[in-house]
Amino acid sequence: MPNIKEILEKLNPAQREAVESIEGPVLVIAGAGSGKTRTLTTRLAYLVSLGIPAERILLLTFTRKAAREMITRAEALVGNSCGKVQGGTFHSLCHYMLRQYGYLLGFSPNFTVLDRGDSEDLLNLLKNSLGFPGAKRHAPKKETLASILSKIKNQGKTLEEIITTEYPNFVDLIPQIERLFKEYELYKREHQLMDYDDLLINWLTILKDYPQVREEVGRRYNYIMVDEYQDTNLLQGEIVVYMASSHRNVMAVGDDSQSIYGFRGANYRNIFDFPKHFPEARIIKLEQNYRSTQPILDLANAVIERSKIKYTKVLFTEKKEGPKPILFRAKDDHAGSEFVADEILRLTNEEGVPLSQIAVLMRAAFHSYDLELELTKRGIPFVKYGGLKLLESAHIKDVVSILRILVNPYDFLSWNRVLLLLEGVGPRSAERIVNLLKTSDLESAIFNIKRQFSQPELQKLLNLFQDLMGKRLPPLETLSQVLSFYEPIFERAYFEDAHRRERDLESLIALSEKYETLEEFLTDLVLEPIYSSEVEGERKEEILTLSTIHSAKGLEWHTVFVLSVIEGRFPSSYSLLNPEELEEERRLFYVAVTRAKERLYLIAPLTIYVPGEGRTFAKLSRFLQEVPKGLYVEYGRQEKPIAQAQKEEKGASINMPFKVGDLVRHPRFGEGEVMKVVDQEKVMVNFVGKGPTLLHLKYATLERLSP
DNA sequence: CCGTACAATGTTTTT
DNA sequence: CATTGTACGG
Repeated sequence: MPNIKEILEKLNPAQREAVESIEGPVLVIAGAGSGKTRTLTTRLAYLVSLGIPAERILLLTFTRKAAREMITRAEALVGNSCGKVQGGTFHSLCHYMLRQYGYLLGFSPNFTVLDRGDSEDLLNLLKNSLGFPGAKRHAPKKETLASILSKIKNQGKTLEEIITTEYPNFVDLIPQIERLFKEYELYKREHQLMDYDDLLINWLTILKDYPQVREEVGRRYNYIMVDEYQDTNLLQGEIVVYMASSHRNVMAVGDDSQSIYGFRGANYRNIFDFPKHFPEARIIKLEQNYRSTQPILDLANAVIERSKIKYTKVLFTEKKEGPKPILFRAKDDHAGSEFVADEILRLTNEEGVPLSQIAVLMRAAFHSYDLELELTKRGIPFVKYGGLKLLESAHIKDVVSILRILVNPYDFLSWNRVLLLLEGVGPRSAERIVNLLKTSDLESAIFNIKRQFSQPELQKLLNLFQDLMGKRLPPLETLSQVLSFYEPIFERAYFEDAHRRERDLESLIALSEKYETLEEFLTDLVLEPIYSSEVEGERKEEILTLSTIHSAKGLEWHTVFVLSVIEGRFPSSYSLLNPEELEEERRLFYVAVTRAKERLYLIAPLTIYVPGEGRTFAKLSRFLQEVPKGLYVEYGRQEKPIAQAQKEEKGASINMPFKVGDLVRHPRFGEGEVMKVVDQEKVMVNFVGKGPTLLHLKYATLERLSP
């Protein structure tokens, strides 16, 4: 095993300073690819090698996976049992603490955590029972309500502020919304429920109101490290301050130019506030990039330079030269998919790049739909991170609701969902049954329901509960019993695409095997959500990654493809009205670009299909338009693999420069597609709006959009 | 009171 | 396009 001194010597001076500053607060500003993870893992190993018990170290990261990986890497460095280091997300930490201290606020240890969908369902339930008087049409949807509420909690704003600035059309409804939110809070408290925000708020409340808890926690965790600090919000920032208040041994690591979670209340200014809370904080900057080649970094720097906000550092590299980023203007999404698939095969077959070292990144999960079909067609295996999570599909939620009731019988939200699935039970009966459950203890309530309602499926459900409650079987066994009850319901409700959905149920079974208690299984499902392709892809060694940029945070690959680099998709059209959101899109693009080590491809379709408008032309993303052309190489639609075309260069035909399928622009008629090459001088072009038109190239000046 | 058939409706990013 | 609300028949 290497000795810790040797390990330290491999670090650059700034990294080493960060590792060795162990007492007192430290703020590390770490640029993309600057060895941040390496620094954190080395510091972990260093602390343990100094004899600090691993269980006294707390590592807060963005996903539990990231925490686990860092801990494993630290273990590989010093071999000591770093395994006992406490690591996870803010939400999982808060959950863990609340299971112990939640009683101070009246919560039992097995409270249920609501995911976003659950919160929305509950808001909807209350909205309907309160009856939004007056404007039924104009009442906010449950999604809107949930996001307003979350903003209030995470950004410390008032309902009035949010409504007047962001949802002025609901100004008249403020009193009703206020009332609804109060009901929502009350309902959760009465039924042992917490939503994501409550986890943070409730733990923070305990830290604030109970100095003895604060001290206990301070004794328990002597060293705190927080990764991705730019993506923490107000509440999380405060939690850090309180948890470190007794010893002040806290290191925050972040990069203001990579903050991409503003929409969820994250505020990169937390980084600048850190020295306010901890005036004695040492500030260390990591500016040398070890990840990307110079051309990739040049593009990244050019993109972020044009930002309105001045960021704290500029990246530099000593790394070798490499190919320039490639921009591919595809005819449409499908042509883009074919290009990506071709290139992936070329890279793996000819250049020997492992599939696991390639990623396709996108702004929104649906941008890769077409590509996914193409990859499946060609038998290229992939995992996709982002988009719908396992828990978010209806059939999984059904099953999970049954499991939740077993853990927390007061979870009437789940009761309600499950009851509505049953044959012969509608909203009305469900309400009456829930009322019975509310008024007496569980056993007699079930007894009463059985007497008053005769629906066979309901009887079966209650028998199942009586059978399983209190037995505490392993999750796998409980799940298989629940599934055999659920099967007829499943087939009735989802008979159309039962097959696809069945795979998810199998994934759920596979997941459950790893857990010893149902409680753990259920909370992990909410706190550490998993994508269905993750479970399936687990076995395969060599597998391509598809990911939203948000989910690609902190990761790197040899080759990166970025899809849909066009206006409206990236930047997203939702962000165009708000300069701050647009800035976030820019940072997001910066994050995407800086994931690549050697090769970067940017894909931009020339036309896209817009639901109501048909096929329309797409503009190249402003993030590329603003940047000097020399920073990337542009390729058009090619029949040949790119390497070959690179060599041949432009030996284009002189007579007829167009071919069928080319996209062209005419000064008067606008944009269109070449339908037919009539002869050496004439083409038929289908113009947007005008329709098919015959053009003489002698007279008409046609500009080609797809070279 | 339940279930179904149909229309409408709006589709980012995530713990 | 898939979910969510509404209208109506059983």
